[in-house]
Amino acid sequence: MLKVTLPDGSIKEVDNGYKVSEIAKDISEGLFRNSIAAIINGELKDLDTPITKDSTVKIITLKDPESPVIYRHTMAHIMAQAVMRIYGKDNVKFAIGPVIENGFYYDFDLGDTKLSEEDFKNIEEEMKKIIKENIKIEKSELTKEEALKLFKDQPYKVDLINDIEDDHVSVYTQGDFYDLCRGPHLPSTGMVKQFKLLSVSGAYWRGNENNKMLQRIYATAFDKKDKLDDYINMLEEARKRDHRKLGPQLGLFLIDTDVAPGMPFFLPRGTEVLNELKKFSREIHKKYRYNEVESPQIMNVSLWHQSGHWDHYQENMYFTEKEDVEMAVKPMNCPGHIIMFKSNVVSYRDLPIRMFEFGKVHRFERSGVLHGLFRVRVFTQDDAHIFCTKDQVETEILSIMSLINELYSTFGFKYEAFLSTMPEDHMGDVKTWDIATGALKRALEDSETPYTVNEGDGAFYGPKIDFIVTDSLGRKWQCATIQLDFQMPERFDINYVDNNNELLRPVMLHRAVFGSIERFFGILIENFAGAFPTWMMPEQVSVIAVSEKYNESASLFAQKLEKEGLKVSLNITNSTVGYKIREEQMKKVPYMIVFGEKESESDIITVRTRNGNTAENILLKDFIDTVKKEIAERTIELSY
RNA sequence: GCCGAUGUAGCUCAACGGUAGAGCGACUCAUUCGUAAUGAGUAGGUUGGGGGUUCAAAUCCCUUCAUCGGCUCCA
Repeated sequence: MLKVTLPDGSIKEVDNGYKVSEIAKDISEGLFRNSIAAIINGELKDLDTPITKDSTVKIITLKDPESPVIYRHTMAHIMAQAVMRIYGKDNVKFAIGPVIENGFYYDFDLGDTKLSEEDFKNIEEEMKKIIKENIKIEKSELTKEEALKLFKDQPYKVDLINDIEDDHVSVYTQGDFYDLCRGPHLPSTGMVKQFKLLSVSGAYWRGNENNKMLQRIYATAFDKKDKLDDYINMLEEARKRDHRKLGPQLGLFLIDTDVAPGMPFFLPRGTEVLNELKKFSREIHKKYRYNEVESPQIMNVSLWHQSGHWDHYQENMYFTEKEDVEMAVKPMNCPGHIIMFKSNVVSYRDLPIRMFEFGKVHRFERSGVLHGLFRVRVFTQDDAHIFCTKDQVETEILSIMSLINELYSTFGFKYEAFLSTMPEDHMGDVKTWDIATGALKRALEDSETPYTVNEGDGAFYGPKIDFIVTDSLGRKWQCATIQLDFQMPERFDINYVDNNNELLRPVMLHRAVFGSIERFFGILIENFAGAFPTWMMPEQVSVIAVSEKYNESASLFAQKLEKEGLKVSLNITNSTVGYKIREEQMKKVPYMIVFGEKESESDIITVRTRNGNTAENILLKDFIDTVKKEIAERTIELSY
């Protein structure tokens, strides 16, 4: 008899070979009906897995958090089966069909047949049929030899089987379809019904561009209709907030793809927002004792030879030449900062030196990857390089993390940290890496920042911490980064004089907080759907004249607000009050004041917010003070 | 770069081999309005660029530029 420990701690004795599904049935008929898989000794397994040793077992139902991985995987098979039925078994070569965040995909090689979204209806219909047929899904174990024979007409599967180290592989069969798969899967095809095909695209076999391009269908599935609806609504909401649409619509920026692909034009309103972001950033960097600098936009290629960019980054650089001198447009700011560091003898008393620059960098990106403000060919980094002694590293990192926290919390962003350690291909000795990585780790721990370690994911020149922010739709963005660099100080042979009059190599820290200001701006547009906190808005208060009779007094009123330092938009167009409110509302101006007879006679106003609230009988002075405070404190929510 | 889709007025879209249309926006006029759209009129286009097929091309073909979804998630 074998001992099976259940989640409630109870122990059940079963015979060798007793199936998990039978255990479920023993517990209750209801559990059995709802069960889809099990976690056996920490591993996700099928329901018909036999128990062969003492084990801990947890039965998984659709309610468990582990269930989407399972039913989406099964749904991927159902989709593959539908594609097979429609296009004919001999015309489809199956590649892989994994579960991904929020859904799954399957890659097919359909020869000359091109899939398009118009084919979705067909495939979805066939999938519904397969679900309705409620076909039993069965697992079988094969030797690799048997599997190779079974999949002899499926070259991608053969490729996969050859790569598997185990002697045995598993195959899941559902009616006329079988697939090489690790599992686990639902017991039958009818258990989960809510799915939707999302998009079709090309994808290289094994992600390698030298391999054949396959056709990939992205899709998702949920156990309940309302969950699927929620997800589709979220996609819809994200689509509505798309900064590429909102940006031009709100007059923030435009991208003229004929004139300069990947290089945004910032319109007056957008520039106003960028300037507020920069102003905020300057304030905070001043507080943390950084010194702002500016380095040239183009510099001699010899500098880039020395920095290593010529050898490692040339593909992404722009070049220009005059009087036989070849220059490169800077893709990074570090070499420029080093030139400034080297311009003087540096004493240990001068360290740490914190050089900060809104560095505008150009990087060539392949045309296929450009994406609004998120992936561009020119952008501004809030870049800084810190030159310090080894002993100062930890303190400096703590200070950077505190700065990051202060900046992100102003936008209401939550974030997580990732520590990347030494990669196989690295420079510098292991000991230096250990010290540096240790310093990063201690800083994370001392500041009680939760973090995940990405083993071997560091840059070849040093370990790093990346910060990922989560926006209001739950999407994640990598923004801030702190990198230790062992290479640049060597390459440029930079030194400082220590208290024994010896020349020592400083440590160089490379860090950015927004990352790219423009990209961060894009994230903010989507996060706030264009309705930024008041301090960032290009217009903070709209003054709307009730009719042309009040145009003049309304304009004087607006000037009064402007003198208080508020950004005011004056709307005295010849249209109804309702229409003018709508215009201001569409611009997402936080506060609107309708100016008419009442307002011209007293200092009592009615404040309307873009959220649709109206606050009546507000003393003008109180309104001004309140909004000024809201702006000064960079409050996220509106005051009324 | 590669695969697929797309490109028509400032914006959203229609016309799918036979004289390019609508709504919004812009402009003009009337209206003088109290918290999300007053009414009427006017202007606006070598249908992304180039080439071809045809009596005739926004529509079909070729080419080029750009945009969108992807090309990292490993049976």
